[in-house]
Amino acid sequence: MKHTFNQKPDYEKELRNAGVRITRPRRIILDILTSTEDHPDAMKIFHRAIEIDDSISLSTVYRTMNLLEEMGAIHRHAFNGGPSRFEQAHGEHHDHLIDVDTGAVIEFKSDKIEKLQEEIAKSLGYDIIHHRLELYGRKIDRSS
Amino acid sequence: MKHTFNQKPDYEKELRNAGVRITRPRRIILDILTSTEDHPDAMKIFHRAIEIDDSISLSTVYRTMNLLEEMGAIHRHAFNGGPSRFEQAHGEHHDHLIDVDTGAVIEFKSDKIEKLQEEIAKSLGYDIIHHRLELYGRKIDRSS
DNA sequence: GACACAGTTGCAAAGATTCTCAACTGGAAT
DNA sequence: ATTCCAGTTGAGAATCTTTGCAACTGTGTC
Repeated sequence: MKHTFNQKPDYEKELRNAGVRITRPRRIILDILTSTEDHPDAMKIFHRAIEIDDSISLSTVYRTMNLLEEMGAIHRHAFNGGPSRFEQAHGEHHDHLIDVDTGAVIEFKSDKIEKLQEEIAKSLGYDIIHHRLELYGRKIDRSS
Repeated sequence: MKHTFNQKPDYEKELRNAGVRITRPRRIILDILTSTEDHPDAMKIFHRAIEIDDSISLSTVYRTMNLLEEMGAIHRHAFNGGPSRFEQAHGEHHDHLIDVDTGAVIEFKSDKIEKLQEEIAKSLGYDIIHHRLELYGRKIDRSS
């Protein structure tokens, strides 16, 4: 169970396969997510969305983010109490190393860890649906 | 891999060492956390707290939970949009396997994974301060 | 294309969490 | 024990997120 390419994913297809309707608001929100480089929060996404269709509601933004998160299509980050910020999950699954000083997010992936996780889950009698691994670290400073 | 066991940690000592004041509200909240078996949310903790001292405010509960979480003394779980629920981290660090159907939380620990994480962080130029590993799984059903 | 129905939406209201700030307090220094 | 001050608190406002519900709309079926 792993995806191995790093192209712009076809979210609409994924959504259909998951038995989820492709609605106008969802299409717009997906466009915003796939065409942005930053990590916007719900309000930011909402503002960008109403420029395209001003009938979209903030609730729908939140609902869509939850939906996409459950599907594994996006990741949610919550820094020091602020609102959640989102980023699209690239085709490939990856974990995160968060710089505790700057909030910077570094993505990484380890097949070894993935494999270990599955072994552990199995030994506890479970199949893994998805997982979240976040390392919080501080840059090694060799100068001081 | 091994399971952790319960042991009542000396939180006050840990707090002092971290340069944090031991206040009356904090002592009460810590008592509640160390003497409970369930995973209460902030409101539940608040209600238990005001039975002991009705001047404690909900803000303080939230602030204390954030403080303890940063210190690694408790863990926060957020199930399907509901309020965050907390549990004390036992003396030993452990990770979590969450049953997506029941919300049950199973604790486990793997030295192998811990070690791998450190290697990865180091190779990215970071020291790990703490981390969070959550597996979301479904019970393997052998009857069907 | 029209129909039906379950999934989805927008809105408003409720719920959860953080923030602001003046008042208060733990604990270090005296 | 008293003083002092940065850290902490309570109260309520502000912010963020979810929810209930009636209206609306994709999508499968004819």
